[in-house]
Order: sequence, then C-alpha cells, then structure tokens
Amino acid sequence: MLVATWNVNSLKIRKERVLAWLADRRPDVVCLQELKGVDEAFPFEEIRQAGYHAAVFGQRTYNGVAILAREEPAEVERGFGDGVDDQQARLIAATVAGVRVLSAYMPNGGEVDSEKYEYKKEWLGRLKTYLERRDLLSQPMLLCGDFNIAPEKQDASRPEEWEGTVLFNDEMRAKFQEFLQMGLVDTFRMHQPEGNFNSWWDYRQLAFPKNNGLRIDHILASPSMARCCIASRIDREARKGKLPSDHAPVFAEFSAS
DNA sequence: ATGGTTGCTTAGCAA
Repeated sequence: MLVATWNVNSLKIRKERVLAWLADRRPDVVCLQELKGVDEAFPFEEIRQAGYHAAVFGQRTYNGVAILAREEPAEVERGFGDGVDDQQARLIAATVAGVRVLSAYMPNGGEVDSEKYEYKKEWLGRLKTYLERRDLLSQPMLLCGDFNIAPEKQDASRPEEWEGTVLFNDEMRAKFQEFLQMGLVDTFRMHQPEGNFNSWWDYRQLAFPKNNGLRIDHILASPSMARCCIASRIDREARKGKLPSDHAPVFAEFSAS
C-alpha cells in the first residue's frame, strides 16, 4: 500500500496538477491539506474518474483536509469531536483497507508567543488526547499531514536561519517528541535516518532554487504499521514546474494491509 | 537594497 500526504495550498488552483500526479504516481491513499474550499467545491467527479473515492472536510478560504483512496473510506470522522468550539477544518479520519488514516493540518502558529502560537500548542494537545481516547496507537494507524514542525535540527537546510521560528524551536521539537514517545514512528526517518531533506519551501526569495526549506510534512505510523513500512520518500519533483504548491508530497509504502 | 510570493477575497490576511 502506497500512502502519500500533500499540502496542496488550494485544490482549486492545484486540481489539474493533482490529477496528473495521481495518474503518474498511482498512490493507494492520499491525505490532502489546505484545500481552501468548501465541500461543495470539491471536484468529486474528476477524482472519481481518476479512480479515487474521497472523504472531505472543507472550509471556505482556509484549511480544509481530505482523504483520497482506491477503496471507499469508511467510518469518516471530521474534527476532534471533543466539544471545543472550533471552526477550523484541520482533521479528518477514515478507515481504509483496515488502517485508520488521519489527514491533519496542524496550525502554523504565526509568531512565537502570539495567539496563533497558543492555538497551535492547544491543537497539538487536543490531537494527543484524540489519539489516546480512541486508542489509535494499539491499531494499524497512520497520522499524516502538514505538522508545521521540523522535528530535528537536520530537518532544516539552514538551521541558523530558522531557529526560534514557530516551525523550528525547542518547544515544537519537544511537542513532536511527545508523539514519538506515545509510540508513533516517523516513517521517513526509519529509512533515511541521517541528512537534510525538505518537504516545504517558501514561495519567497527563491527558497526552492536555493533549497532553503524544512521537513514539516510527515507520515507517522503506529507500531503495527511501522513494522510493515518498507519505504519512504519525498516527491521533490512535484514541487517543480508551473504553479507548484509550496509543499512536496511525502510517501510511505507498506507491505501489508 | 527595509525588498521578495502565492492564494483567497476584495486591501488585508494567512502562510
């Protein structure tokens, strides 16, 4: 089973690119983030013609997440369901081929110590509670998405330039570690433990040509899924060319399920 | 050199 996660930064603008990418890479499951559109605007028909079912949690202007799959996603859940009044569509979960798949768009955080940064920390705490309450670590589960956290120093090409930002600081690295301490495994680092790799490059200041980026998009696996993870990679090619997203897709491949 | 990008929505915000 080939699984991908991709922050597309507007599905409306990126639709043709996404369809071409699906036809070429042929993943079994795709977690999308930053759709930036309501459910009614989602291109269900074109996605179906490409051979995928879709579970969608859209929102006007901002956020919006989805799960595409060869088979119909079951038991779809939108949001945390924790009673918190939250208008932001940042989490969708569904069962595909016996695997609980989560597509998550973590808050960026704006500036350190801002209201948005507080929301980011709260949101990560709510996600941790969500994983615990649903006992998701004890079953085949993949937490996929734009974490807006580069978990290690080597996950920034220019660590000195990024240190202290909302994407790359001690507090966020510690938050990410909490997920690993629960038993989740960073599937990319399973197969590529050393070296700098990026999944996101700012649109500004020629960041991509200069390879000034961060690895902030991740596929974390529960222990039973980590055991059958046979490969991982970042699809850097998909960041090139005309009208790219600022994120590259990330893949993980599994031998079972 | 106090800049630079993109997308949504309508000049300002978010990333």
